[in-house]
Amino acid sequence: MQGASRNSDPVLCLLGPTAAGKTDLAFEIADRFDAEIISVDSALVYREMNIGTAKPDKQTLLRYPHHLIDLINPDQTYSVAQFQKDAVRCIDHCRQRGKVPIIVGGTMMYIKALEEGLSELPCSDNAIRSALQSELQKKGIAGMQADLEKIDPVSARKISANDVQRTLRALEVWHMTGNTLSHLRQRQNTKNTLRVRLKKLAVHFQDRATLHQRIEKRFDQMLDGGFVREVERIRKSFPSLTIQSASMRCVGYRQIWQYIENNISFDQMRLNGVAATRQLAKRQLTWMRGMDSLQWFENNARSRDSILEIVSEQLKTTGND
RNA sequence: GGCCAGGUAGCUCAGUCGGUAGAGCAGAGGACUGAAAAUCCUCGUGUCGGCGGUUCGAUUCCGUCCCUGGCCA
Repeated sequence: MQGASRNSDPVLCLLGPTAAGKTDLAFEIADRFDAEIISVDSALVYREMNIGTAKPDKQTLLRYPHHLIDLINPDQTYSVAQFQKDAVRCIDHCRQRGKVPIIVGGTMMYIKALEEGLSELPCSDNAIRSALQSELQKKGIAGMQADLEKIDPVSARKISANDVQRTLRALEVWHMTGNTLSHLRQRQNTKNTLRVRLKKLAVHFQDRATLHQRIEKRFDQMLDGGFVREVERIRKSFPSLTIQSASMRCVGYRQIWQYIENNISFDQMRLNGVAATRQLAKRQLTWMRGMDSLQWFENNARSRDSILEIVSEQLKTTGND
């Protein structure tokens, strides 16, 4: 189970903002080497969410085996911790079968967890979460922050006064363990051993306008390809979904949900969807700039060659066991 | 052609009883430990349509011209 953490060979890892061309590059690598793709993407884990997540089609998936996609239904939830376990298991499994694992994706917090490990914290609990939600309705965020201030002043100070998600999470941890979030995180040696060394390569476009154009074009292609129908189908198949569900908060899905409910026009939905995708790309780039030893490549033919060369070198020296 | 309503930030608009202006969205930068495609923080000088007039001072009042929308011919 912990093979990947014991194994010191770094795992190839291809990062980039959405629409930067990670997937195509991964296929080129997979063509040249006996590689399998491990997806690092919090949206690709959902079944039925294909068009809006730019999931490769069935034929492509047959040709290039992908891991960690289509894991759960849209009315279920995934998590960093689950990803971390799944990814480590996948890497080991690939190597055992003599395949080269390539980690490809854009969910940067998952990458961070994979490299640095996670503190030992409880996973979320639906009952506690909904109890906190109804408390929030009564007290407001200020009231919840005040509660947290009494329980865990360190976390309360760190978490912004308007950050409902983090405030409730800190309270949830306390309710579940009797320990504060800040204490559990500070404790020495509490980070789990599931750590993986990564050889991180990044694809991007220097010129933000180019990325923006690609994002807009791709969103239109998704709409032409039946994105709205996909969301309608999902709403029918999973009646318990709301716009608050984790899956329906994904870029594009949320905007189409609003459009279907007649809250916004088609044009407004399109504009909002494109903007949400741009904002996602921006946040991804912020993560990437802060990463250690990340090698950046402009997405063009020449750097594709250098990436293939780097991959080749990497596999030679590590022996790919 | 006449009448009316408008022309203020990239967009939608607020406002200034005359002292050169501010929200939302967009955009940029940042944070990030079990929802992360989430959640949150910071960032606003723009000939206030053009030209004149009144005034110490006009984006604001007046005149005129241009543009947009509506109604009437």
